Order: sequence, then C-alpha cells, then structure tokens
Amino acid sequence: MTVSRFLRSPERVARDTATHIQQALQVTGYSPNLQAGSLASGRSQAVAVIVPNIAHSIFADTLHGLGAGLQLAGLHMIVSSTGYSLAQEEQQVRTMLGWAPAAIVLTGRMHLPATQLLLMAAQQRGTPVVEIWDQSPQGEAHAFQQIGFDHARVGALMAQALAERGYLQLVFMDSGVEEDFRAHERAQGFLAKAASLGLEAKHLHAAMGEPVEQGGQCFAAWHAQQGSAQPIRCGMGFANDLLATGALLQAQRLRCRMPKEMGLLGFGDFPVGRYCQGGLSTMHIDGERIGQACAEYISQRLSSHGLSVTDQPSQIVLQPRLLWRGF
Amino acid sequence: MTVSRFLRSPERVARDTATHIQQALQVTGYSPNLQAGSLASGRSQAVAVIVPNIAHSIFADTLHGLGAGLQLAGLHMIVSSTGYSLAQEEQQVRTMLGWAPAAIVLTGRMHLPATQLLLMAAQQRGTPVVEIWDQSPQGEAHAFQQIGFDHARVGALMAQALAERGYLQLVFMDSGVEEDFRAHERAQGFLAKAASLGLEAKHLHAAMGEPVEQGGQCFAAWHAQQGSAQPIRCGMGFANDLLATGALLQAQRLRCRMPKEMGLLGFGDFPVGRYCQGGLSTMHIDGERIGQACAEYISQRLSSHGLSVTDQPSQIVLQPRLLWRGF
DNA sequence: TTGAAAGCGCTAACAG
DNA sequence: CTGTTAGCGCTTTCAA
Repeated sequence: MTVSRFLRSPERVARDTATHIQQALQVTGYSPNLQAGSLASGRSQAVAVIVPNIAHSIFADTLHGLGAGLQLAGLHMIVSSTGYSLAQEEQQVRTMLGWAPAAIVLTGRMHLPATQLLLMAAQQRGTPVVEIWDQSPQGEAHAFQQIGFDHARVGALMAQALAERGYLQLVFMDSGVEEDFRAHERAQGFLAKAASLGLEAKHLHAAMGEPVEQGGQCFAAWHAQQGSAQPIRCGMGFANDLLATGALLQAQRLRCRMPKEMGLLGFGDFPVGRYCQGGLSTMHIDGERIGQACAEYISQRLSSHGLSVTDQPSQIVLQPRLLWRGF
Repeated sequence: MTVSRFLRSPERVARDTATHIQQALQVTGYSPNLQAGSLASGRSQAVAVIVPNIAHSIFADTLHGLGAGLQLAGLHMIVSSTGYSLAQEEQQVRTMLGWAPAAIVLTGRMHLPATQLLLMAAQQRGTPVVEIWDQSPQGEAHAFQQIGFDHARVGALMAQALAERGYLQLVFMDSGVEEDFRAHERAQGFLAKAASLGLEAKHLHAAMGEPVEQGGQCFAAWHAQQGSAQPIRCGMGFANDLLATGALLQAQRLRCRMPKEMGLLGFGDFPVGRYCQGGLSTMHIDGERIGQACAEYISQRLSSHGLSVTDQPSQIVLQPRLLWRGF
C-alpha cells in the first residue's frame, strides 16, 4: 500500500520510507500493473481510437497528434481500423468497450443504430465519446462531442472556389469506397452548390481499387466521353488528393490545358499531391491538429469532474484552407 | 461462472442455459471486462507497439498490416511513438510493460542498456519481443526476433546500383534526425561500398526540420559548392524519399541534367515521391508486409506453447526492391 | 453440467 | 505517516 501511495503522491510518504521504496523499485525493476490499477480504481488509462484506415495519411497524422497529446496526460491509445465499414465499426466498438476505456474516439458521425446505442450507454456511464473528422450540420442533433467540420459545406466551398475561378462546368469525382460517407457528403455539397450557382454539374464515381490509378482511369473515361465537344472551362473537385493526383497525371498525359480549360481541386492536402508537377490545388485540413484538439478535450474532460455528464456536447470546428497551386 | 464459460466455449454449457445467457447478454448489453480477464488469466490481449513516428508513411503502413493481422488473433494494439529518441523509447517500454502485454513490438535494434534489460526480462517471462524494420548484420548477436533487413547492406546496394548506372562520383544525403540509426547505417554501407568500388564518395547531412525542404536546401548547398568544376556523372543516395523529393525538385530547378549527369536514388518508396515529375527512383520496402509478418509471428508464438522461451530468436528478412523511375 | 471458493495486482477507505 | 481490510470483474480449480 505504501508503495502504491509513493508512486502516485511521493510527498505523502516519509523521507526514509521513500528512499527504501525507491531502492527496492530499482532492484526489482518493478512496474505497476495498469490493468490491476484500472480495475481497482475504476479509472482506465486506455483511450479507444477507431479510424477507417491507419495508413491513410490524414488519419496517421491525426493519430500522431492524438498520441502525443494523450501521452502528456498519461493515457495510452488502443487503435483499430474499420476499413470504412460500419459493421466492422460496431464490432470494434463492442470489443473496445471491454477495455473500459477512459474515452472513445471514432471517425465520423455515421454509425449503425446498435453502435449508437453502445456509445450512448458508454457516455451515460461517464465515458467521453468523441467523433472526429466530421460535424453534424446546423440544426441536426449530435449526441457526442465532435471535432471536425461540415463536409457538405466544404464541398460547397470547393464548388464555389472553382466557380470563382471562372470554370463554367463543374464535375465532382467521388470516392469508390461505398461507406466513405464524408466523401459523399462533400460530393452532395459540391453538386448542390453548383446547381445553386446555375452551373452544369456532373457526379463521377471512381471505381474501387488503388485510388491514384482509379482517379486516372475515371478521368480518362470522362475525358473520352467529352469527345469532340467544344471545350468548356471545366472545374473538377475530388473526394481526395489520391484521386486528384491520378487525374492530374492523366490530364497532363492527355494534354489538357490547365488551368485555362481545366482546373482540378483535391481534398486533404496529402503529401502525395504536394509536390506534383504543375501543382495540385487542394483543401488542406490539419489532421494532426484534430488529434491534438481531441487529446486536449479528453484530458480536460477527464480532469474536470465538475463537468456533468449531461452537459451538451459541443462542436470544435476546424476550418479547411484552400491551397491554389500551379495557378 | 457459467456465463464466463459460455463465452469462451459455448458447447460446454447446456442448451437451455445457453439460450438464457444469450438473452441476458442481449438485454444487458454486457461486454466482458478485458482488464479483469487478463488479470485473472494472466493472458493479456494487448500488444505493445512502439514506432518512431506514427505519421511516417512506412510506419503507418506497418501499423496497418500489424493491426489487421493481430485483429484476426483477437489482439489489440497499444501504440506509442518515440520521436526517434532512445530515452523516450525507454520510457515507453517501461510504461508499456505495465499493460503486461502479450507481446512487445519495437522499431530497430538499438536500445538503451536499461531498455535492453527490461526487454530481456520480459522475454524471459515469456513475452515475445519483436524488433521490426531492422536486422543485426551477420555475426552480430541478437536477443530478439527481428523482422526487417540489414540497412548497411541496403546502403551498399544503393551505391552499387548507382555505380552500375555509370555514376563516377557518389554522394549520400543522410537524415538530419540524430537517432535515426537505420538511416545512418545505410549511409555507412553506402560509403563503404563506394570506397570498395574505388569511387569518390561524400557524406552530406540534411539539417533538422521539414525533410522535403531540408533535402532541397542541402542539395542546393552541395550544388553551389560544386561550383564551376567540370561536371562528373554523380549519383546521389538518400536516407529517405522525403529528402530525395526535395532534392529532385531542387535539381530540376537548377537544371541538372538527369539522369545523364546526375542520378538520384531515394529510400522507402513513400507515396510523395511516387508521382513526382521525372520520377524518383527508390528502394521500395513493403512496410505493410512487415506488419503482417510481425502479426503472424506473434499469433503463432502465442498459440504454440510448445515453443520454449529459450528458442533462438530468428530473423525474417524482407528484400528491398530497386525501382528505377524516369530513367 | 453447474457453482463455490480463491485469488490475479492493485486502490479506496478507514483505522491506528 | 503507515498498514489493514475489502473488493474491482474475471478465471482457475475443484467439488457437487
């Protein structure tokens, strides 16, 4: 008991005892069992983190920022990925709950009803639940803390930005990943905005598979279909920078005149597009910042016992930044 | 007790009881507490994973493969990063041991003596310890399972490849990260090989900071220093593709004639270099495969109780693949 | 086939 | 300031 006390608040132990203990710790190489600790105290040191794909640069950045922030609070990340499947997500949440995590972080606001119930129950029990990389549009209720942005709005911004550059026809190349809802929302926002601007708009869908390649193929198919029609200044938005990079390379191969007759606008500011010949314009999102903000929220939430579980979850909004390159 | 039994081997419970239990599970939304389970059984479901930086694409890929593989075995990843600091690594290992992990995965074979002792003790107690992304050279003893490759050898391969392409002067741009030992080993291997081929060789060091930018600056400085000397066909190897990308862009700006007078060879096959104008040649490593192999090793090791703890740890070698682009 | 008893390693609460 | 007691939620073992 005294050792336990020494480890969490050394000042509450007598000088001599402290010295003894410290020596014993050295000699035995003791390290406290965190699982036993959590079990006894009811406070877990683990934060459950669920992302669609660890290897995607935006989520990797987010994990980096999140991990760094949590470390400061003495928390650890248990990470798993869903492969953009809500069914997988439910499974993950279910087993993650077995760790009695101090907090749960997941990507996006779309979940299966069963998942939603599990999460609400967890939150009821006092476990903070955070949805990152997304945000419910104004007027839509959200049960959990959100750190992200409104994808439909970002899609609209993309359309508007292209329109302002003078492109008269707009196209959005959507993700081939069926359950990448955030991409689809950007598409909807893009198309709605185009319509409200009175511009002709088209919704392309990349096929599933390696996205750079699919982006190229989808672009080529679209380009071929345009055929000999007189070229109209066309602005194309993309679900992400991988698709956009593939399209950019293909467009160069097809000798499209950019930016005069054709303007491409990606999303995410992935490293892959950053140094492309000609420059890929994109919407930059600070993924690491999302992770940091999430860690800060969790740390604060866990320390401030004053915060009631019934407090309204809020939204932390990260503004995407438009990067024009090669223009 | 019967519920516990039902959950791990339903067939050892009577039909009726099983039905009852299942209903109760549904109604209550019960999920077993993994921490309590580990504590009681002495078997943890957590695997501790320590990488230099979660956001680096090669490690992100590795985590992706590792996570997918471990999931099949019902294991979870607790992930932390060291920022390429051995001191941090020691800290991480120490706290990770508190999870009584089923296995420990860390990056590289270089550790502080204290870390090494902790790991050996853990292995002694039956916890598999795996070093990824590295391999002790032949003749050097290694205490732990290794999944990776000999970096000095890869450095030598890079030098040889450039030499075979006809470059008469060789340069290696090393990482500015002090404790990126694997990069430094590649440098050493590169330079040693160059010497043994009788070629002039130079060792550059990028500064710390954003690697693409530093790569460009370091290249520019080197180029300026070359001055008006008559151009010799020069092959340059890089610690990684980020530095190489920066150098490639700079070389294009400086109108170096590539590949005729200058050949660049990166390392890692990061996405960022994959679609560069002109094409960045590189050594491709399958990071995801390293993660998969690691997961397979751990799963197998945990299931085969037959394997004695005194078994010699082996080495799983992944061959890098040379990718010439833009030649 | 089921359940009772004991204990994993720790911490909360209280007594000295 | 230190130590005792009880118990976190589960599994192991053994008895019924």
